[in-house]
Amino acid sequence: MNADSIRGHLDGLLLAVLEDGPLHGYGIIEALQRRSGGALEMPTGTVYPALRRLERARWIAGDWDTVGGRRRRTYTLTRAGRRALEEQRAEWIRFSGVVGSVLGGAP
Amino acid sequence: MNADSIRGHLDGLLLAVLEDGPLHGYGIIEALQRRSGGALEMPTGTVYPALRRLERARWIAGDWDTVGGRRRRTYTLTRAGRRALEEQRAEWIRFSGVVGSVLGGAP
DNA sequence: CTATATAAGTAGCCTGTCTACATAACCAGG
DNA sequence: CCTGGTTATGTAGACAGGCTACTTATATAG
Repeated sequence: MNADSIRGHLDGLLLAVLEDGPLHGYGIIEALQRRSGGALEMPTGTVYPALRRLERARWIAGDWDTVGGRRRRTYTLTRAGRRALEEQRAEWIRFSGVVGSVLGGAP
Repeated sequence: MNADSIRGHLDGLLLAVLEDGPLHGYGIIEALQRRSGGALEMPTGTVYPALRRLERARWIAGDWDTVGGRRRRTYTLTRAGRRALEEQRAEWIRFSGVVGSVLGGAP
């Protein structure tokens, strides 16, 4: 999975894993990996800045808590984030339809 | 169609329209628009540099000719380009499968 | 002659992703 | 005890591709 291909689609993926319930950054990375069957191994340098971006956009809300002596920032999907996720899904349907049809191969 | 979403997928689209036969830049832009039902309106500042990139990669070969007094650079898919296109198609299948499954919404 | 269509191109910006690193606490094995 | 692995968060800087906004040129329609 090359780096550029994910570009512009990461936000939707992050929102999607948070739909199942609040999760912290590290957990999100693991969830992405699990849900993609190992295909998605997002580096922390990609995910953490992206989460802050989503937080700034008010699509997710972050809270610090401590579990077993370790600090975690747990993110929760906001109402706006839920709406954004739906929009991302719709956008993905459009996008994949267009690319799929132009790329063709299978008619 | 946002700007980033296309990123990393443009090469495949360009190669795909050239699969039907040689075409020049302007014609490629029109073909993309036609084949996407109007969804893809690629600016020249995106397409022309991309074509030169593909040419440098030897995936397409460009030739100047003149039609009706206007100079055109007509691009033809090379053998390597054909292989690259197949790879792009396979990559797209993988990528869209992963994103689709993680993004979910529809199980 | 003016506007539109055809045709190709460039300079410079923007921004999201990656690499590589730093930090820190916990735990298991030797 | 201390080494290495896991959990956990983060940053700085590089990179690259697509975009905006332009330029140039010819043909054709009005």
